Amino acid sequence: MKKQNTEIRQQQIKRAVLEIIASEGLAQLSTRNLAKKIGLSEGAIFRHFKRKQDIILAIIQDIRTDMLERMCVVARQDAPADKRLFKMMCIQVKYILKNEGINILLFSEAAHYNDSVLKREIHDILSSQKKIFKDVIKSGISEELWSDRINVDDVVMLYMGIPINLNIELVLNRKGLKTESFCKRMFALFSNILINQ
Amino acid sequence: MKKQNTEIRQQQIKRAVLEIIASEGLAQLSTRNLAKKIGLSEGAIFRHFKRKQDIILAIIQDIRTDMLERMCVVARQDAPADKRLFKMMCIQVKYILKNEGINILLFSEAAHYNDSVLKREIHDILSSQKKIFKDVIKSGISEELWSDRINVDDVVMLYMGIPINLNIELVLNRKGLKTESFCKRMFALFSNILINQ
DNA sequence: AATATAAGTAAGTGATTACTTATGAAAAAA
DNA sequence: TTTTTTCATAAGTAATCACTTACTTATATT
Repeated sequence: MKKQNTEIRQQQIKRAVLEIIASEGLAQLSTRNLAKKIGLSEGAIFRHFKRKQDIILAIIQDIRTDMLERMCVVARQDAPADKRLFKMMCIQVKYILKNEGINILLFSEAAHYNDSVLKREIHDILSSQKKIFKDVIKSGISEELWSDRINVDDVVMLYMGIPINLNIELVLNRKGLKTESFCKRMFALFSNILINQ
Repeated sequence: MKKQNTEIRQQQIKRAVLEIIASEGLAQLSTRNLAKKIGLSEGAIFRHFKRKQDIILAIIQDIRTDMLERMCVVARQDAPADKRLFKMMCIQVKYILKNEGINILLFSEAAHYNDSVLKREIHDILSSQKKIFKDVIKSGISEELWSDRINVDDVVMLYMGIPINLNIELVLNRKGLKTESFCKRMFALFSNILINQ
């Protein structure tokens, strides 16, 4: 195998991890299987990541930059809150569908190993999402788009069920999910709640 | 170890499994650790369950009888739909809190081993829950308690996020959950949705 | 009391796990 | 060109996994 520097190898390893999880399941994510997938020796993996868990943590960091930060950018845009909320929902739903429930699988990994570091990371991501949505909803209330009688915390909790539900149904091999209309339907439903509270 | 018949041992084994999952995590659920917890030899486990997976499947069956069937009984009671809905939510939330997110942990097990039988079982339980709620909401619409403009499927999906969220937050060691008021708050929020759609 | 059966154990099985060590070779720096 | 550093590998490591085997013992039935 031709030599490559650590950065390139780290990218390859992370990509291979996601492929294995999506196609074979978490239990098949052994360092042996991982090395085989890339075409490297098993030992080489440990040159680029000190521990197997560090690969998972690096992937979680990628979720932060690929999904959370993009949602954050939209949340700060100069546009009406309802437009921003819709865009944020789209980013999240598209990311989940593109990555086939990868974040809930990472949750499963955290639950499986009862790993407090991993649990904390997942918890932080969920909290960040909540905070972003909370701010946009508050902003929509000041813009007088939505009722000022709504309990923002309750509504955000209700909202969070949508992506989590989607993740779980993807993992459980749900058929017949109309991906195209999903975002619009959920946004319409959620708008009603925000207006009519 | 004194001899006991299979029924008693099966109960002991199932209880020990739940204790290990709750206190040590799924990864510590080895047949060795399980036997040690009960005070039996490892081989004795396999006299009472053919495979380790069969223990998990038996526990899922218990979830059905302990939670789903009780919800079903309430759903069929002769009472206004809103009263029934509230009682069902309470049964579910109490069960989740009492069993510390056990069903989402079983979901994690299914996801981890990519086990189609287990996945199917979890999916069936979620589907059954949805069906029960759907019927009660429809009943509430005929009783003219709630708006007939609501899309029942969407609302049920939104509802399902509540228990799933609760499960996940329990696994991720959320602090400061006001368990007492949780049910009432969520029911109030959900009632508004059903009335104002 | 003799016998059959169910429930128990100790000590394995091979497979797999994450990770290490010793060694060598390619690439980069001197 | 020589030296140094980085990356790769083959071949380990001890630990753990679900599960089995061979055998023993308690209990229920005849």
